[in-house]
Amino acid sequence: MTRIALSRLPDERVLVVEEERELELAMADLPSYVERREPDAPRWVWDDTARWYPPLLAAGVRVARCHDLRLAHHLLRRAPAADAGLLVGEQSAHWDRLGPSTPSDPALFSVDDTAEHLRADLEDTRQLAVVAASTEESRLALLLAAESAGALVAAEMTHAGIPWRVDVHERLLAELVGARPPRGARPARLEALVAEVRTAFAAPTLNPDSRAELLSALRRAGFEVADIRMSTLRGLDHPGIAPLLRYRQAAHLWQTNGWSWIDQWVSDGRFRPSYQPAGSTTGRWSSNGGGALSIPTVVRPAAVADDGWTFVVADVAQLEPRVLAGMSGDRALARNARGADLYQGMVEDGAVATRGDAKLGLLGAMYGATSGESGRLVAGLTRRYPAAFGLVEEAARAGERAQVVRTLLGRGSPSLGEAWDRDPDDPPVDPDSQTRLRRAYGRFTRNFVVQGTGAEWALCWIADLRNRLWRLGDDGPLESRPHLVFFLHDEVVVHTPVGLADAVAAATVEAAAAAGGLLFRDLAVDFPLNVSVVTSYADAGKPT
DNA sequence: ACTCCTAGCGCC
DNA sequence: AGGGCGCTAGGAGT
Repeated sequence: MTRIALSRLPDERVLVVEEERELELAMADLPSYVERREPDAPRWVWDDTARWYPPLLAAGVRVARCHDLRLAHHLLRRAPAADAGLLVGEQSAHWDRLGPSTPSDPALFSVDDTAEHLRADLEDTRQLAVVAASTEESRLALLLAAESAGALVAAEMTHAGIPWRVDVHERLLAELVGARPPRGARPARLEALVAEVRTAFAAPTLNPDSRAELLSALRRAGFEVADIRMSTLRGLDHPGIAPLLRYRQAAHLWQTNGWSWIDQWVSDGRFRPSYQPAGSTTGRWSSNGGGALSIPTVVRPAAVADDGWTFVVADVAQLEPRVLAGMSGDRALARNARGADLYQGMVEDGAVATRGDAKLGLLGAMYGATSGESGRLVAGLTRRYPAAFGLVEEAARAGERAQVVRTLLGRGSPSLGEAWDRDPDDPPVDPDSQTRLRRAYGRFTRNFVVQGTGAEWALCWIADLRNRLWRLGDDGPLESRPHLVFFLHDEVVVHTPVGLADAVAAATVEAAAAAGGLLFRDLAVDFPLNVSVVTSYADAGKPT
């Protein structure tokens, strides 16, 4: 396979290295060069997809595959199956320190000038050697390819944006918090609620956003509460509580997804958040701009497909339990996972009495519940599903021994020290908190193996889906074809011309099957999807 | 003025 | 007394 490494040179020039051949280009000529080479489907090797790909997309150039050196470097340094020593070499210290670039500041790594001009070909050679020398060559290679494909998806989604109707969003805001106020003022409906709360608590200047003021107002009213969480307040019998709860809910919406959010993140009818692939240590994505991964359900009606287009929304039913079945090779759980509802499958198999018990027990096992109903169910289910429950139990034990764990494809967990990044100068912790720390790390490693492998499945899914969508479209730039506009751990949204919706829906299902086959070759586990074809994201059906 | 942290809530 | 994130305001500290 052809690999073409791109490095930035001073003066807006690019160094192109392909096997032994070197070539220099002006940055401005890069899109046409890439477009010309793309029919050979080379793997473009670059330091950071978020830096190289957006200008190509802006020029109408889409690439089939890449290798993101920054993501791969980070991954290989922690992968238990890789010898990170082989990464050491010229400029390698810079690669260690690379942080993610951001759309607002794509050219700056805030390291130094050398980091601006790292030699991609040198690092690529080292990374290839690490993978080739590892004990898990094929799994690591798959993981790196999936990670890089995810980075392409992220850049493409930011480029395309989520179709967003500002008029719909503003209508919702008007209903929920009142008309748009002048800068610095509260919307009318919120102000009215504040007045109600102040009257009820006989506190004319009470700031309901202040925890301290609220606590003392509650104390004066005779309520000794430890916190002001809505769940705590809900139980209090006082006329000020209802308006306070309404205020808190509406104010939160106004502050996080109100007009200033629209002003900052929505333009030309598109919400363009910034995604950070592998932004979380488990390999899940994060989003450091726009809060894309927590779009509140109440504003989702504003996500509306263009005229003549529609959304295909697909989410995986019970991703993590299915992943656990696959990676542990638990035949009983895999058998129960064969239908559309894994929890129901457990009920029908006689493992638990109700679907609710199945869910509570399984989630408890993956999160490390120790007490209560959930803890009790875990004990019973362990006998029924020894391989699956044994796997998470073993991961927890490893964590409690301060050992790192790994996902199916080989992503390593951060060490206890990294995960809790304690300052080495801190005084040594007493034995009790030492134990608590180990237990907490054990719960983290327990969840890491499942959440991380789930993230790997999801990466394989969107990588495969991305390619299927591309083949469905007619000639034209990315945004004139069916394309991904949103990805959220176990869910995707595709924006597509109406006429292709059925084909897109089929593609999401085929891609899910392909992902399952890639990860769990020997043990077939079903990954059924809930697929909806909807005009608005809010209308997508999402049972559990 | 600025940074950093926490509480609380949103998403999975 | 169950894991992972981001965002906001308040509050403490510099």
